[in-house]
Amino acid sequence: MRLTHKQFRELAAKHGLPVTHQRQVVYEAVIASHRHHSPEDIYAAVRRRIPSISLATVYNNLRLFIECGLLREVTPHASTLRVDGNLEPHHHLVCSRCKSVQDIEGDFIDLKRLSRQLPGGFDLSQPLIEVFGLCRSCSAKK
Amino acid sequence: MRLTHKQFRELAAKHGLPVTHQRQVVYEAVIASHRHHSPEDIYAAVRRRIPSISLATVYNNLRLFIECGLLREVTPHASTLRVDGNLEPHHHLVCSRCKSVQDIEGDFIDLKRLSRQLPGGFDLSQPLIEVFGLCRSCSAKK
DNA sequence: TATTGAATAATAACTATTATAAAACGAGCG
DNA sequence: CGCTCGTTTTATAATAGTTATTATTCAATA
Repeated sequence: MRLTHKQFRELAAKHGLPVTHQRQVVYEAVIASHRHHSPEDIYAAVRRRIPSISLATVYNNLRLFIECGLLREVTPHASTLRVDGNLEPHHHLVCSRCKSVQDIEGDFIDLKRLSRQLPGGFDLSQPLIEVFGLCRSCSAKK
Repeated sequence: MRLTHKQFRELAAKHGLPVTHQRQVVYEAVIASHRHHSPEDIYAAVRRRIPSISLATVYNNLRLFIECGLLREVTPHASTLRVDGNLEPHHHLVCSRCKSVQDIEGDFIDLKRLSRQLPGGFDLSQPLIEVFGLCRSCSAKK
Protein backbone atom coordinates (compact mmCIF):
# COMPACT_ATOMS: atom_id res chain seq x y z
CA MET A 1 0.00 0.00 0.00
CA ARG A 2 2.83 2.36 0.88
CA LEU A 3 4.32 1.41 -2.43
CA THR A 4 1.37 2.40 -4.58
CA HIS A 5 1.12 5.52 -2.48
CA LYS A 6 4.54 6.64 -3.56
CA GLN A 7 4.07 5.24 -7.06
CA PHE A 8 0.98 7.38 -7.56
CA ARG A 9 2.69 10.54 -6.36
CA GLU A 10 5.49 9.97 -8.80
CA LEU A 11 3.20 9.19 -11.71
CA ALA A 12 1.03 12.19 -10.95
CA ALA A 13 4.03 14.47 -10.72
CA LYS A 14 5.34 13.14 -13.99
CA HIS A 15 2.07 14.03 -15.70
CA GLY A 16 1.59 17.36 -13.94
CA LEU A 17 -1.47 16.08 -12.16
CA PRO A 18 -2.26 17.60 -8.75
CA VAL A 19 -2.53 14.93 -6.08
CA THR A 20 -5.67 14.90 -4.04
CA HIS A 21 -6.74 12.45 -1.41
CA GLN A 22 -9.58 11.16 -3.61
CA ARG A 23 -7.28 10.57 -6.55
CA GLN A 24 -4.80 8.78 -4.38
CA VAL A 25 -7.46 6.45 -3.04
CA VAL A 26 -9.05 5.81 -6.44
CA TYR A 27 -5.70 4.91 -7.93
CA GLU A 28 -4.83 2.62 -5.07
CA ALA A 29 -8.16 0.88 -5.39
CA VAL A 30 -7.43 0.09 -9.02
CA ILE A 31 -3.98 -1.24 -8.27
CA ALA A 32 -4.90 -3.08 -5.09
CA SER A 33 -6.74 -5.88 -6.83
CA HIS A 34 -5.09 -7.20 -9.92
CA ARG A 35 -8.18 -7.68 -11.99
CA HIS A 36 -9.93 -5.46 -14.49
CA HIS A 37 -12.32 -3.13 -12.83
CA SER A 38 -15.52 -1.37 -13.59
CA PRO A 39 -16.17 2.09 -12.20
CA GLU A 40 -18.77 0.61 -9.88
CA ASP A 41 -16.28 -1.84 -8.42
CA ILE A 42 -13.87 0.94 -7.77
CA TYR A 43 -16.56 3.16 -6.35
CA ALA A 44 -17.52 0.42 -3.91
CA ALA A 45 -13.92 -0.11 -2.83
CA VAL A 46 -13.15 3.57 -2.46
CA ARG A 47 -16.24 4.21 -0.40
CA ARG A 48 -14.88 2.02 2.32
CA ARG A 49 -12.14 4.61 2.79
CA ILE A 50 -13.99 7.79 1.76
CA PRO A 51 -17.68 7.21 2.40
CA SER A 52 -18.59 10.64 1.08
CA ILE A 53 -16.99 10.17 -2.33
CA SER A 54 -19.23 10.59 -5.32
CA LEU A 55 -19.49 8.25 -8.27
CA ALA A 56 -18.83 11.19 -10.59
CA THR A 57 -15.48 11.75 -8.93
CA VAL A 58 -14.53 8.17 -9.62
CA TYR A 59 -15.51 8.56 -13.27
CA ASN A 60 -13.76 11.89 -13.59
CA ASN A 61 -10.54 10.62 -12.18
CA LEU A 62 -10.53 7.34 -14.04
CA ARG A 63 -10.91 9.22 -17.26
CA LEU A 64 -8.22 11.64 -16.24
CA PHE A 65 -5.89 8.76 -15.42
CA ILE A 66 -6.57 7.12 -18.76
CA GLU A 67 -5.95 10.38 -20.63
CA CYS A 68 -2.69 10.86 -18.81
CA GLY A 69 -1.61 7.29 -19.26
CA LEU A 70 -1.64 6.29 -15.61
CA LEU A 71 -4.13 3.58 -16.49
CA ARG A 72 -5.07 1.76 -19.64
CA GLU A 73 -8.57 1.26 -20.83
CA VAL A 74 -9.55 -2.31 -21.58
CA THR A 75 -11.13 -2.64 -25.03
CA PRO A 76 -11.33 1.07 -25.86
CA HIS A 77 -14.36 0.99 -28.08
CA ALA A 78 -17.20 3.08 -29.39
CA SER A 79 -19.91 3.35 -26.77
CA THR A 80 -22.33 1.84 -29.20
CA LEU A 81 -22.67 -1.53 -30.86
CA ARG A 82 -20.89 -1.97 -34.18
CA VAL A 83 -21.44 -4.84 -36.54
CA ASP A 84 -19.46 -6.26 -39.38
CA GLY A 85 -20.94 -8.39 -42.11
CA ASN A 86 -17.60 -9.53 -43.45
CA LEU A 87 -17.16 -13.13 -42.33
CA GLU A 88 -13.89 -13.63 -44.17
CA PRO A 89 -10.97 -13.96 -41.75
CA HIS A 90 -9.67 -10.49 -41.01
CA HIS A 91 -8.86 -8.36 -38.01
CA HIS A 92 -9.38 -4.81 -36.87
CA LEU A 93 -7.26 -1.79 -36.29
CA VAL A 94 -9.04 0.45 -33.83
CA CYS A 95 -8.23 4.01 -32.87
CA SER A 96 -8.27 4.33 -29.10
CA ARG A 97 -9.24 7.97 -29.38
CA CYS A 98 -11.87 8.32 -32.10
CA LYS A 99 -12.81 4.60 -32.15
CA SER A 100 -12.66 4.33 -35.91
CA VAL A 101 -12.15 0.81 -37.21
CA GLN A 102 -10.21 -0.38 -40.24
CA ASP A 103 -9.71 -3.90 -41.46
CA ILE A 104 -6.27 -5.44 -41.38
CA GLU A 105 -4.83 -8.70 -42.61
CA GLY A 106 -3.99 -11.16 -39.90
CA ASP A 107 -0.72 -12.67 -40.98
CA PHE A 108 1.26 -10.88 -38.27
CA ILE A 109 -0.06 -13.39 -35.79
CA ASP A 110 1.62 -16.63 -34.95
CA LEU A 111 -1.45 -18.69 -34.28
CA LYS A 112 0.55 -21.70 -33.29
CA ARG A 113 2.39 -19.80 -30.61
CA LEU A 114 -0.79 -18.08 -29.52
CA SER A 115 -2.58 -21.40 -29.06
CA ARG A 116 0.25 -22.63 -26.94
CA GLN A 117 -0.18 -19.68 -24.60
CA LEU A 118 -3.92 -20.04 -24.27
CA PRO A 119 -5.34 -21.16 -20.95
CA GLY A 120 -7.02 -24.55 -21.12
CA GLY A 121 -10.42 -24.63 -22.70
CA PHE A 122 -10.23 -21.23 -24.31
CA ASP A 123 -11.94 -21.52 -27.67
CA LEU A 124 -10.26 -19.61 -30.45
CA SER A 125 -11.93 -21.32 -33.34
CA GLN A 126 -12.96 -17.98 -34.80
CA PRO A 127 -10.16 -15.74 -33.65
CA LEU A 128 -10.89 -12.05 -33.76
CA ILE A 129 -8.03 -9.78 -32.98
CA GLU A 130 -8.13 -6.07 -32.43
CA VAL A 131 -5.08 -3.89 -32.43
CA PHE A 132 -5.48 -0.56 -30.68
CA GLY A 133 -3.47 2.53 -31.43
CA LEU A 134 -3.97 6.04 -32.73
CA CYS A 135 -5.15 6.67 -36.26
CA ARG A 136 -3.36 9.17 -38.43
CA SER A 137 -5.55 12.16 -37.69
CA CYS A 138 -5.72 11.50 -33.96
CA SER A 139 -1.99 11.05 -33.62
CA ALA A 140 -1.49 14.27 -35.60
CA LYS A 141 -3.72 16.21 -33.21
CA LYS A 142 -1.93 14.91 -30.16
CA MET B 1 -28.48 -6.54 -54.10
CA ARG B 2 -29.87 -9.72 -55.59
CA LEU B 3 -26.74 -11.39 -54.39
CA THR B 4 -27.08 -10.48 -50.72
CA HIS B 5 -30.74 -11.37 -51.04
CA LYS B 6 -29.87 -14.91 -51.88
CA GLN B 7 -26.91 -14.93 -49.53
CA PHE B 8 -29.15 -14.02 -46.62
CA ARG B 9 -31.68 -16.69 -47.39
CA GLU B 10 -28.96 -19.28 -47.49
CA LEU B 11 -27.35 -18.09 -44.27
CA ALA B 12 -30.68 -17.92 -42.51
CA ALA B 13 -31.60 -21.38 -43.66
CA LYS B 14 -28.25 -22.71 -42.50
CA HIS B 15 -28.88 -21.33 -39.02
CA GLY B 16 -32.53 -22.29 -38.87
CA LEU B 17 -33.58 -18.68 -38.79
CA PRO B 18 -36.96 -17.84 -40.34
CA VAL B 19 -36.64 -15.21 -43.04
CA THR B 20 -38.80 -12.15 -42.68
CA HIS B 21 -38.87 -9.06 -44.82
CA GLN B 22 -37.46 -6.92 -41.99
CA ARG B 23 -34.58 -9.30 -41.40
CA GLN B 24 -33.79 -9.41 -45.05
CA VAL B 25 -33.66 -5.63 -45.26
CA VAL B 26 -31.65 -5.20 -42.07
CA TYR B 27 -29.09 -7.69 -43.24
CA GLU B 28 -28.82 -6.08 -46.65
CA ALA B 29 -28.34 -2.69 -45.06
CA VAL B 30 -25.37 -4.00 -43.11
CA ILE B 31 -23.79 -5.58 -46.15
CA ALA B 32 -24.59 -2.75 -48.56
CA SER B 33 -22.05 -0.35 -47.14
CA HIS B 34 -18.72 -1.85 -46.32
CA ARG B 35 -18.03 0.02 -43.12
CA HIS B 36 -18.74 -0.80 -39.51
CA HIS B 37 -22.18 0.26 -38.52
CA SER B 38 -24.01 1.39 -35.48
CA PRO B 39 -27.61 0.34 -34.93
CA GLU B 40 -28.70 3.92 -35.58
CA ASP B 41 -26.99 3.94 -38.97
CA ILE B 42 -28.69 0.75 -39.92
CA TYR B 43 -32.00 1.97 -38.59
CA ALA B 44 -31.74 5.07 -40.77
CA ALA B 45 -30.88 3.03 -43.86
CA VAL B 46 -33.60 0.46 -43.32
CA ARG B 47 -36.25 3.11 -42.77
CA ARG B 48 -35.83 4.24 -46.33
CA ARG B 49 -37.19 0.88 -47.40
CA ILE B 50 -39.49 0.08 -44.47
CA PRO B 51 -40.58 3.40 -42.96
CA SER B 52 -42.61 1.68 -40.27
CA ILE B 53 -39.75 -0.39 -38.89
CA SER B 54 -38.93 0.02 -35.23
CA LEU B 55 -35.52 0.60 -33.74
CA ALA B 56 -36.13 -2.32 -31.43
CA THR B 57 -36.54 -4.64 -34.38
CA VAL B 58 -33.18 -3.53 -35.68
CA TYR B 59 -31.59 -4.22 -32.31
CA ASN B 60 -33.34 -7.54 -31.93
CA ASN B 61 -32.28 -8.76 -35.32
CA LEU B 62 -28.72 -7.51 -35.10
CA ARG B 63 -28.32 -9.35 -31.86
CA LEU B 64 -29.92 -12.42 -33.33
CA PHE B 65 -27.58 -12.27 -36.31
CA ILE B 66 -24.56 -11.94 -34.06
CA GLU B 67 -25.68 -14.86 -31.93
CA CYS B 68 -26.16 -17.01 -35.01
CA GLY B 69 -22.91 -15.92 -36.57
CA LEU B 70 -24.36 -14.11 -39.57
CA LEU B 71 -22.55 -10.98 -38.40
CA ARG B 72 -19.61 -10.32 -36.18
CA GLU B 73 -19.64 -7.81 -33.41
CA VAL B 74 -16.86 -5.28 -33.61
CA THR B 75 -15.12 -4.88 -30.25
CA PRO B 76 -17.27 -7.20 -28.20
CA HIS B 77 -16.94 -5.49 -24.89
CA ALA B 78 -18.40 -5.30 -21.44
CA SER B 79 -21.12 -2.68 -21.45
CA THR B 80 -19.13 -0.77 -18.89
CA LEU B 81 -15.72 0.84 -18.73
CA ARG B 82 -12.87 -1.42 -17.59
CA VAL B 83 -9.59 -0.19 -16.40
CA ASP B 84 -6.18 -1.79 -16.06
CA GLY B 85 -3.42 -0.41 -13.89
CA ASN B 86 -0.75 -2.70 -15.26
CA LEU B 87 1.44 -0.60 -17.53
CA GLU B 88 3.87 -3.38 -18.30
CA PRO B 89 3.58 -4.55 -21.89
CA HIS B 90 0.96 -7.26 -22.04
CA HIS B 91 -2.18 -8.05 -23.97
CA HIS B 92 -5.65 -9.29 -23.30
CA LEU B 93 -7.65 -12.39 -23.93
CA VAL B 94 -11.30 -11.46 -23.88
CA CYS B 95 -14.33 -13.71 -23.85
CA SER B 96 -16.80 -12.55 -26.46
CA ARG B 97 -19.64 -13.95 -24.45
CA CYS B 98 -19.07 -13.13 -20.79
CA LYS B 99 -16.53 -10.36 -21.45
CA SER B 100 -14.06 -11.64 -18.90
CA VAL B 101 -10.49 -10.50 -19.44
CA GLN B 102 -7.24 -12.34 -18.82
CA ASP B 103 -3.74 -11.15 -19.44
CA ILE B 104 -1.62 -12.85 -22.06
CA GLU B 105 1.96 -12.52 -23.16
CA GLY B 106 2.43 -10.82 -26.48
CA ASP B 107 5.15 -12.77 -28.19
CA PHE B 108 2.78 -14.32 -30.70
CA ILE B 109 2.78 -11.04 -32.58
CA ASP B 110 5.19 -10.19 -35.31
CA LEU B 111 5.42 -6.47 -34.69
CA LYS B 112 7.67 -5.94 -37.66
CA ARG B 113 5.19 -7.46 -40.03
CA LEU B 114 2.32 -5.68 -38.32
CA SER B 115 4.03 -2.31 -38.75
CA ARG B 116 4.49 -3.00 -42.41
CA GLN B 117 0.76 -3.54 -42.80
CA LEU B 118 -0.25 -0.42 -40.93
CA PRO B 119 -1.80 2.42 -42.90
CA GLY B 120 0.39 5.51 -42.97
CA GLY B 121 0.39 7.60 -39.84
CA PHE B 122 -1.13 4.99 -37.59
CA ASP B 123 0.59 5.28 -34.23
CA LEU B 124 1.29 1.99 -32.53
CA SER B 125 3.83 3.24 -30.05
CA GLN B 126 1.90 1.64 -27.21
CA PRO B 127 0.39 -1.35 -28.90
CA LEU B 128 -2.53 -2.92 -27.14
CA ILE B 129 -3.84 -6.11 -28.62
CA GLU B 130 -6.94 -7.98 -27.65
CA VAL B 131 -7.74 -11.47 -28.75
CA PHE B 132 -11.39 -12.44 -28.63
CA GLY B 133 -12.68 -15.94 -28.23
CA LEU B 134 -14.71 -18.00 -25.81
CA CYS B 135 -13.45 -18.69 -22.30
CA ARG B 136 -13.53 -22.19 -20.93
CA SER B 137 -16.84 -21.95 -19.14
CA CYS B 138 -18.59 -20.16 -21.99
CA SER B 139 -17.37 -22.60 -24.60
CA ALA B 140 -18.49 -25.46 -22.37
CA LYS B 141 -21.98 -24.01 -22.13
CA LYS B 142 -22.27 -23.58 -25.85
C1' DT C 1 -62.03 -19.42 -42.01
C1' DA C 2 -60.50 -19.92 -37.17
C1' DT C 3 -56.50 -20.82 -34.44
C1' DT C 4 -51.98 -20.52 -32.80
C1' DG C 5 -47.35 -19.07 -32.34
C1' DA C 6 -43.83 -16.03 -33.71
C1' DA C 7 -42.35 -11.43 -35.17
C1' DT C 8 -42.94 -6.62 -35.03
C1' DA C 9 -44.15 -1.87 -33.42
C1' DA C 10 -44.66 1.39 -29.99
C1' DT C 11 -43.16 2.79 -26.03
C1' DA C 12 -41.71 2.52 -21.23
C1' DA C 13 -37.93 1.43 -18.31
C1' DC C 14 -33.29 0.87 -17.12
C1' DT C 15 -28.23 1.47 -16.84
C1' DA C 16 -23.97 3.64 -17.64
C1' DT C 17 -22.12 7.86 -18.26
C1' DT C 18 -21.70 12.89 -18.66
C1' DA C 19 -22.93 17.64 -17.64
C1' DT C 20 -24.07 21.20 -14.50
C1' DA C 21 -24.13 23.99 -10.55
C1' DA C 22 -23.14 24.73 -5.90
C1' DA C 23 -20.17 23.87 -2.06
C1' DA C 24 -15.68 22.79 -0.23
C1' DC C 25 -10.86 22.85 -0.55
C1' DG C 26 -6.18 24.52 -0.80
C1' DA C 27 -2.10 27.01 -2.30
C1' DG C 28 -0.29 31.52 -2.33
C1' DC C 29 -0.25 36.17 -0.69
C1' DG C 30 -1.03 40.28 2.05
C1' DC D 1 -4.01 34.28 10.23
C1' DG D 2 -7.60 35.24 7.05
C1' DC D 3 -8.75 36.27 2.13
C1' DT D 4 -9.03 35.14 -2.69
C1' DC D 5 -8.98 32.61 -6.88
C1' DG D 6 -8.85 28.56 -9.28
C1' DT D 7 -9.57 23.71 -8.86
C1' DT D 8 -11.86 19.67 -7.13
C1' DT D 9 -15.59 17.40 -5.27
C1' DT D 10 -20.35 16.54 -4.41
C1' DA D 11 -25.08 16.08 -5.54
C1' DT D 12 -28.09 15.64 -8.84
C1' DA D 13 -30.13 16.21 -13.36
C1' DA D 14 -29.83 14.93 -18.04
C1' DT D 15 -28.69 12.03 -21.83
C1' DA D 16 -27.70 8.04 -24.79
C1' DG D 17 -27.85 3.44 -25.77
C1' DT D 18 -30.11 -0.53 -25.00
C1' DT D 19 -33.48 -3.78 -23.24
C1' DA D 20 -38.07 -5.11 -21.65
C1' DT D 21 -42.88 -5.10 -22.10
C1' DT D 22 -47.08 -5.48 -24.24
C1' DA D 23 -50.41 -5.13 -27.72
C1' DT D 24 -50.85 -5.85 -32.46
C1' DT D 25 -50.00 -7.96 -36.75
C1' DC D 26 -48.73 -11.60 -39.69
C1' DA D 27 -48.17 -16.22 -41.56
C1' DA D 28 -48.81 -20.90 -41.45
C1' DT D 29 -51.68 -24.60 -40.48
C1' DA D 30 -55.78 -27.25 -39.34
